[in-house]
Amino acid sequence: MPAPTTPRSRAKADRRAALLMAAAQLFAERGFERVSLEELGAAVGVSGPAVYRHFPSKQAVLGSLLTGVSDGLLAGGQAVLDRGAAPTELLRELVAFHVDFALEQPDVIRVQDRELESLDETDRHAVRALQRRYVEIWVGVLGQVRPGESPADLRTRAHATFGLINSTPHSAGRSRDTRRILEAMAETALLSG
Amino acid sequence: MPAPTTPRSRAKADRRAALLMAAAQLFAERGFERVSLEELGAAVGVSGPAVYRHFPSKQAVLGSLLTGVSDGLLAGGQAVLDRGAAPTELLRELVAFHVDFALEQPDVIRVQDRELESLDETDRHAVRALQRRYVEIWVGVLGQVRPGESPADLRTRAHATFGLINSTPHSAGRSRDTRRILEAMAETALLSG
DNA sequence: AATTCAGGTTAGTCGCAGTTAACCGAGTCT
DNA sequence: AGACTCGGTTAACTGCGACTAACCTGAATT
Repeated sequence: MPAPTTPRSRAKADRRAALLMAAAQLFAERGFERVSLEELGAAVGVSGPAVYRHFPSKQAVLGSLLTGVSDGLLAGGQAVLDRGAAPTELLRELVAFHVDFALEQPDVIRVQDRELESLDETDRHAVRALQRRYVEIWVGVLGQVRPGESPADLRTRAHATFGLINSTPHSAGRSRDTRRILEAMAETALLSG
Repeated sequence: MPAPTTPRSRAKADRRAALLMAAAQLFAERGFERVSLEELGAAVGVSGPAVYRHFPSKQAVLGSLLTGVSDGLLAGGQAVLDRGAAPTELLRELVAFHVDFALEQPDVIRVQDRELESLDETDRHAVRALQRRYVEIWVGVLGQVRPGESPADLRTRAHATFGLINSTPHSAGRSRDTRRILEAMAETALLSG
């Protein structure tokens, strides 16, 4: 049965989701290594080794969290592409999407570019592959807007823009027009020079 | 005697410096928690608890490293200010300085914005204070260039620019004109909107 | 109604890494 | 020359935290 939706499995899915959310917050606040499974369990009202009923290891929690994020980013980027606007407009939409993502899930973003090497080999490769594809979406669109520039330079530009937008966890959204400011900065930076 | 410079103390200073350099690299590569004192010692040809002859604890190594960085940034920013150019030119110089710093010491930069919460309370406050003063230098100059904008927005702008420039550890300097690109992006982003 | 199963619990186990102890040999100082 | 200091070594000690074992209970299934 593909979707039994028995109350039991529903409860399980909920708990798993709750664990992932709690993990995102805890890992963002204190870092992967400084969060014990006991704490993670406690954060969802369950204590200690119960986490093993949902994940095979502590690293697997992080792995699931990060592949989820990278997947979400890639899917969002692809969705923007699929709307098929003109290059300059596409770029604007990519920026808007990424800014939304960063503002709505700052802790997840923070964990993503901080704990990549806490993953085991397999998960790290998976996440890197997803990230690479996401970057390539940006590079593709950027390349149409800046035809002369080398792929390496375009990639540098994309990464720099991610750094710019992902700075929100650091500044912690003190100003309410953060969205507008980041979008404006990102767009002009991408078109500069 | 303020500067004995006996061969003994010279050797000690050298070793300490070597430890800090090794720590920067190791912590950047694998994160503070995943580096053992044994490894840190081994990296400078000394093994294990010898580190305690130079630092009172593992955290103290990180503390010394990060206060050093923050200090260096602040000093550099202040030096730029002291040259007393016009606001727009000052901003350009701040950007150039920060880009230089990030390109020359990418691992140190990486450790700085990743391991802040691995510090003990005291060091964390010290580093935060230094960082705040550095940000305020930027905000001051930015405020002259963008007179209408609120301090909170200016701060957001400064942090976003740091994120942009500090992205170099991520993209790992693949393209040779990284410096030029980052400077152009940072300058236009700061002036956008 | 009886049986199974799955998610939880609590009580170990185990290894690791930070820190301490005890000792040593070579520069340093008087 | 002789005492002292200091940076280093190796051998414990220790606590913590990931994981495992054994058991319990109540929903799902037949």
